[in-house]
Amino acid sequence: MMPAEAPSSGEVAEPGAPRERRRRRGRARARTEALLHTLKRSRRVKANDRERNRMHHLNAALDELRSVLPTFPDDTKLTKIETLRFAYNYIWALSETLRLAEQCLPPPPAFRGAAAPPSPGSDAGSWLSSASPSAPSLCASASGPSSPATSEDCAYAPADSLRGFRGLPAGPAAPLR
DNA sequence: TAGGCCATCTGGTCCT
DNA sequence: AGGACCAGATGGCCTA
Repeated sequence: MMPAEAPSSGEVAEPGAPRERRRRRGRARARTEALLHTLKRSRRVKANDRERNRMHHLNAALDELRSVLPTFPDDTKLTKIETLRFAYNYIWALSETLRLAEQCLPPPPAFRGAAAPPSPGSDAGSWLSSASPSAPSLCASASGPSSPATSEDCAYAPADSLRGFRGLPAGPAAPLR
């Protein structure tokens, strides 16, 4: 390897100015490249910083999600993928619970076409509390004659479905360490 | 020691 | 142009 600026023996002796110009051009290019390199480098470092931050936020959100998921024992730390799958199943189980509850409990008076409007001050949305003592019969009819559901059955059904959701294939069947 | 999980870096792509 | 998002690569830590 020959140094780029080494005078070759065959080179005709040029006047000093062009050679000096070339040398200066080379140095300028090197400076530009170095500048570009540091610029790129600083951009990369900034991008890395942002990326790290982004992942930290993502992990924080994942931690929040973990904190609302029931695990046993309580201090069980789910992995990321487990957390997502568990959350999916948990939501599914809760939806199922709601569905069962709606089947068992009477619809709110407004939906039954009841003449009496919600009394002033009462929460129109809290139709659960407005269930009359006759609710069990409605509940039974909702479940069909073959399954004589009682109000007690209704109360247990959601819990059962919640109990079962952990066993779903995608969910963590057992707490992992 | 192999395998799983994780954090970080990196370059590419898309969006504002 | 710069930031957000994404996926692949890499190396460290932990556990069976």
